[in-house]
Amino acid sequence: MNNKEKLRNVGLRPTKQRMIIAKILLNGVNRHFTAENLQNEINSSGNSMSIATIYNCLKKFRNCGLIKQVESSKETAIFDTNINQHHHFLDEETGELIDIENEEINLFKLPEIPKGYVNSGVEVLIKLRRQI
Amino acid sequence: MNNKEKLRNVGLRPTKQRMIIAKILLNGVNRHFTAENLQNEINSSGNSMSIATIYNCLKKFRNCGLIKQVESSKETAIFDTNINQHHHFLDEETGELIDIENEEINLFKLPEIPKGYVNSGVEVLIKLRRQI
DNA sequence: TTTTTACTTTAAAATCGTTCTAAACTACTT
DNA sequence: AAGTAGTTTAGAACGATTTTAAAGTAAAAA
Repeated sequence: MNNKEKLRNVGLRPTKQRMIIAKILLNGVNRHFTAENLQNEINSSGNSMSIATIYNCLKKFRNCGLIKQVESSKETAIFDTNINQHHHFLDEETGELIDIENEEINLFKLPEIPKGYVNSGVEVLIKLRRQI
Repeated sequence: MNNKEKLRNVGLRPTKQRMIIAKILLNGVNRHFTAENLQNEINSSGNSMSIATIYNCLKKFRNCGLIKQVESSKETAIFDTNINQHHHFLDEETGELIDIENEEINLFKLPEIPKGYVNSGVEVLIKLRRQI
């Protein structure tokens, strides 16, 4: 499926700007990035785009499930092209994230989900400190 | 141990402002809060404090291990008085966090820690959606 | 096609949470 | 009591993100 179809499938108009971003993000390679990272890549691909458009687009992509936003207490929002359930190592010093595939963690026992709610995803974060 | 001793124990001077905040936070009751939440409580306790002092104090308290900061992609930093390893439910709609005690989750299998690092804490986040 | 409509992009301003600055203050040491 | 090192403060500054409102564009209707 090409990017135009991917966008149409989730109900987004394939505008010029969204296609440029889709080309960068939806190529099957998993990665973490910020809005600023993405703008730099757009620029170095010979294109340019308002930062407002980049934020609009990332929010739409996220809400449509094309990308994920990582739970992180960094000041800048971090996005992830890996939309499957998976987990992360976090280098507490640098903020760097490393993917952990879902199968590498086995959650043997889970607590009861509060009444009226359903589980919509489990994320495990393993924080790391450099060994001394 | 009283609050003055708690502060001294971690190498912090027990100033008037830190004692006010310690009285609110270090009373054994576990809770989540933001800097703004805390300022409101300080105000309604009849005291007042510069927002800069509140941020300074929260950062010091966190760095000294008196409180924790929650990994969350909310725009505002969320702190937690529960400093034991534990986990959270997250209501994705409202952002509300509910504690999950450490014993309620059993991580049966963990991935190998990357070379040169040590595990400095595991946080599990169970995201919740309201049942329809 | 052409026209219409709804959605999208944009630069610039605004907002929000947080940090910085530098002067006044205070806890602790001498 | 005096010195000094750490702390508090208001207000300015900052950085990430959102809003604004006007211009542009994709899709639908005619």
